[in-house]
Amino acid sequence: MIRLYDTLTRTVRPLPQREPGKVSLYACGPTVYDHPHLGHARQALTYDVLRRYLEWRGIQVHHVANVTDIDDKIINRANQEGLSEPQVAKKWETVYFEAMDELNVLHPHDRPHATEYIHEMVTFIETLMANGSAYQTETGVYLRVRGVPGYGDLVQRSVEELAQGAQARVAADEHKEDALDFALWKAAKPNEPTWPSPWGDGRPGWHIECVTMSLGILGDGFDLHGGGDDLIFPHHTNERAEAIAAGRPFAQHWIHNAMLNVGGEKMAKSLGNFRTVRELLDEHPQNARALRLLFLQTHYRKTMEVNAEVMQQARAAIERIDAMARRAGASMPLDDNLVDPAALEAFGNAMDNDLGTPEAIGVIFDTLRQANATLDSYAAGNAGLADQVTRLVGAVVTLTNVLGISAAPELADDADIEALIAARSRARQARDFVEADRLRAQLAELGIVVEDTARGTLWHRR
RNA sequence: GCGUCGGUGCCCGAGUGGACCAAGGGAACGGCCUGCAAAGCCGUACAAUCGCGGGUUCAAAUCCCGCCCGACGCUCCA
Repeated sequence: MIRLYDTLTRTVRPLPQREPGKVSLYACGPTVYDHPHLGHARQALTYDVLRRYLEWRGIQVHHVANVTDIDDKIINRANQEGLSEPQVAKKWETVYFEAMDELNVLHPHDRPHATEYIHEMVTFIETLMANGSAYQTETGVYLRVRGVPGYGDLVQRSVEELAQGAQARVAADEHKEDALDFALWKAAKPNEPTWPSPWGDGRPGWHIECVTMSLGILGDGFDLHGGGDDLIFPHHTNERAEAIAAGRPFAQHWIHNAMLNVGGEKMAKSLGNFRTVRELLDEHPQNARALRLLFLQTHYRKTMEVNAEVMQQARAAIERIDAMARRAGASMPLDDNLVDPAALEAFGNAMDNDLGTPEAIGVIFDTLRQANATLDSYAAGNAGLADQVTRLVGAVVTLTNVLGISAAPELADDADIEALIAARSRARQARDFVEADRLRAQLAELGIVVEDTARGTLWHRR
């Protein structure tokens, strides 16, 4: 049985399934106004792995990830760059998805944009106004937080505790009935994009978009709602409040991934200490897979660091997967139907337990070592091991596939390199090792590593 | 201040009451293999102990209490 930690109840619970065999997942996506940083990557990768695993288990996943394409950040950016808000949003959305593609993140089934749902948001707010949950002031429409039962449950705070925080921190808005109340609709300000509404021109508040879109696409009582744990309050708390106030059954289960730290501090736009996905990707061709592996080696609910050293370590581990694939590919036909069952079972048990990817990675590398050992023995002439090799290699291939870190296909053959390899092989045949070593050094300068195996010489890029 | 979560080997990082497993990855050292390498395999030291101090228990890294340190949240933030 698949179990996941639920933020609301603070317990590991069985995966909710409104409909057996299906899971609806809404993961809060990015506000598009700048390069995505590594924190966004961790968020996207967390839900990508969850989805891949569920699908591998035969569960049909409906994955929705929104794009916030209108908010203060976007407006500021547009003003800075002399562009329109839609231009800014479009530009950075493209950058975001290009980066996610390179990280091998599967596309969500739906990718709704806030500005496409204005009408639905207005309707939602009308419901809240009609049942007395919301009120209008000069500055907008607000939700009466104190009228929402269990408002602070997601953050484990009482309304009174939250009120103290709000009093101390939030600039007083004398128009609001209560400092805790938050905007559903923001009245138009000069030089801002606006939409018409029964309460005058304006634009939606942040939280209303996710409630409207998640309920609109996935329907009442959908299964999973996720995002970074910094969204627990206020974003998810307020989304939940809106749904409760509207009398709509909301997410059955809340899942949150932990933050990334830099030098012991949270990586954040506001702290300016972030690294962009782009920078990391450009640094090394294997970084996309290495980053994914690095994230998988740490549990998704644990804060972690990303730095050059651990990236290097992850690349070395990725290289082991590729090395095995090269070796196996050179000597073994693979058969999808022959996969070591013990490895699959151990992997499944690890993943079922709140997405235990660190343990699952352990299973993969254990299997990898067995595969290599068996491969050695097979190459030494023990032909009876053929099936066992196939099973073990097959398990590694299958499982790395599930997690999105499978061995990269070899790059197209390069004639020049092949010629050097061939020349070196001739030199070795002639036992001219000085020449052979000279050619190997030459290849090394081109970033090529050669490996002499029982089945001939293999090479790959460093 | 309040809330939440953490502090495990040289580094990263699992484990969260019990069987010689403190997993797995990286780095190191030795051996086998190799013309030499690379890759791989085998082995070794690495945490005789899991932030510190108490306690519960037949049994604790794992539970309880206190303390120290850190991260995150307390309305921009994945």
